[in-house]
Amino acid sequence: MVRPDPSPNDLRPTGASGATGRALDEIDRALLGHLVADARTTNAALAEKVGIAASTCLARVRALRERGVIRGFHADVDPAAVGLPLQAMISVRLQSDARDRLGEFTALVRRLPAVRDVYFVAGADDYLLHVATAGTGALRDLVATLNNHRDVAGTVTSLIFDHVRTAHGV
Amino acid sequence: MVRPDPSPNDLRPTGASGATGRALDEIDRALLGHLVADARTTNAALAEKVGIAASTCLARVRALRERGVIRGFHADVDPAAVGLPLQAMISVRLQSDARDRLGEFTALVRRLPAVRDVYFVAGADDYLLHVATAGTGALRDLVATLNNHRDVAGTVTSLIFDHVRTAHGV
DNA sequence: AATGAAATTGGCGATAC
DNA sequence: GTATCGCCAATTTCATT
Repeated sequence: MVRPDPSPNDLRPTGASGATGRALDEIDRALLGHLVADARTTNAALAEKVGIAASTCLARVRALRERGVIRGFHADVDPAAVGLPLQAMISVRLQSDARDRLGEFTALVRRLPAVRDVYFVAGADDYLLHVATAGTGALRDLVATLNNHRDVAGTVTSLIFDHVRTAHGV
Repeated sequence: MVRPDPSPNDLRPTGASGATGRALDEIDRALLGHLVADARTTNAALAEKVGIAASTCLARVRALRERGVIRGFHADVDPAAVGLPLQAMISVRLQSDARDRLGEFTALVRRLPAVRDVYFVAGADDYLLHVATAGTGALRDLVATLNNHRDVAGTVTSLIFDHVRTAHGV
């Protein structure tokens, strides 16, 4: 099957060790662990936590960014606190003749503000969309928008009672 | 400029959320948008982008954190780059008599290092687990672990070809 | 609550070990 | 790779409005 969005963030082929280019040593993994837990840790504090010099720490973190190991730093905002208390997972099955227009549908869902995660999956469904909406009305409109798309064969919506992102370790 | 990522199909309400404390004004939403896009934006740059003084900006961001609107700042690490190239979504259905032990199962899956997201859902399934593993062997072991749990009635695993987290706006 | 000025701290290049 | 120095920029406190 064709990939919907060839980008620098694509999954990469890896060996048994799973490294991209050079392997990560224990210090790199410690740095990643601390930055996953708190992206705003200062360089000085980070260096002390992992036991290296500040200048070395800065160089390592920059290298991890340039190698694509660290893709970015993001604030985690509570959807309910910004007026989007109703979350759902929408599984989307495409028409069988739409498999050569995957990029089009991907571009569409990425532009929908309610969509937080797009999982392109193998199996009975083609996409799983994690969405956050203002309420049942907004969710219904969103589902209708998806179902009205010419490439969509069907959707199944499951409400999300709770969502935990486990940021433990790397 | 005010909104970092304006979108036409906005499903959100313009006003309050009512869920957590006071409502957010446009400046707060602009701050959140910029911090979601880049959590390491400096306070000085952030203040300039939204058109307020640096000290005011600092106070607002701190307030957003204390009110729980901002839950944290996290580095986004490429799973494939740290040796976990195989991602999957595992839907889990619990035994019907396990509904009073939900906390126990939740605690279990939160401790599994492969698990990145736990979605507790309504519908045919009870949980959706987004996992990242080293390979087919590790994934098989993980699924076996889940299936062997006394509260698990069954699982369905779908491989994830690609995952995009759309960090646009709040 | 928002601001500007002042004091503290950290980022980061250059140099040397 | 690490340690020291030094400059500049950023964070943060505080008095004022």
